[in-house]
Amino acid sequence: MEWRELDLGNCSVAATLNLVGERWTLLILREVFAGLHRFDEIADHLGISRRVLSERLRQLVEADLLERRSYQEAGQRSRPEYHLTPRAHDVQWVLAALLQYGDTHLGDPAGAPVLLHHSGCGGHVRVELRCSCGHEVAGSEVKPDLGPGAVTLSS
Amino acid sequence: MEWRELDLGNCSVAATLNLVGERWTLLILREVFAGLHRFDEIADHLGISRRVLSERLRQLVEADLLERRSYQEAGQRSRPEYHLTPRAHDVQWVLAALLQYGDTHLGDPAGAPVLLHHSGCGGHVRVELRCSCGHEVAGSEVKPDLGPGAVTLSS
DNA sequence: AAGGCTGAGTTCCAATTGGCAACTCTGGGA
DNA sequence: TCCCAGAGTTGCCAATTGGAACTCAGCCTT
Repeated sequence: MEWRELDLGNCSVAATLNLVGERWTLLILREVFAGLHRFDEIADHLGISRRVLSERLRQLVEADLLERRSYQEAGQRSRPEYHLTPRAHDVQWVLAALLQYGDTHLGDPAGAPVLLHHSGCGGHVRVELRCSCGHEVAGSEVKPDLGPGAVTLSS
Repeated sequence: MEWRELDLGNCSVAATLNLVGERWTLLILREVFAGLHRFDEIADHLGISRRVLSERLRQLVEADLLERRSYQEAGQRSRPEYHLTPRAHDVQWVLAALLQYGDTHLGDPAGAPVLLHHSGCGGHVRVELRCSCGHEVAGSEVKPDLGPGAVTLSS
């Protein structure tokens, strides 16, 4: 079977983009990763329209990437707050890849504005492509290929 | 300085998303990675509107992620074809992360529809987060932090 | 020389989506 | 009872998208 016959309806990249590929979604998740959990905090920091933020949060909760919890500040009524679900943690790979690409190719000469640290040892975290042969590989050495779950267009 | 004071105007994630964050851009790049190079091929396989494909290709060429080359089929006039530039190869990390997320969390029980192979040895390629301490780390063990290039909102 | 064919875009219209700012809604405090 | 703050919602208008039809250029046939 050839690539052009692959039915993209069951492609994992497309499926993931379906989840997090909307214009602001990944940036919202990154704000939550970084420790912002409240509507106004995120809206103000990101400069996103409240309408869109509201809709994206709803989608993310529905997709089970964020969950709503209640918090209550002294002398205030309880309000909702957004936290990552276990499923959301693996989106870190995508964010880290985007971060690393930007640092490498669009980099501010002043150095990286954001770093990723390992909460265990405090070290610096990088994304790597690693082959089952044990070597790290470059992007240009990787070729996509059809796997066992591939479905053709005609079937 | 706190995260909420970070000026996102110089954030690498946002910068990268500016380049490849539009609705179809990453899928187009993946088609080119997989070996489709021509307008109609990509349009047909992706099911994208020709208007949008035309605009995205123009943006990608302008961003120096794709380059136009000419090809000439026997008995036809020469036409343009799109190829990855060196800068584009590192987008593979992002695509691989999206692929791996989809396979892990949204997976078809029939198995992965697409696999990444190392063109050197034919092995299977995965994305990893690796700490400078040498260990592989999970997404939940990573914390974003301000780096040397961080710029505050007020400055 | 005239007409056909093919791949690569453009163009037009209707339907969505996005930004901005103002408005609402809720419950605790004064 | 009135005020306040945070979390959305709504109205209006501009920009973007999808779909299908249309244009354009050059090679080949007749």
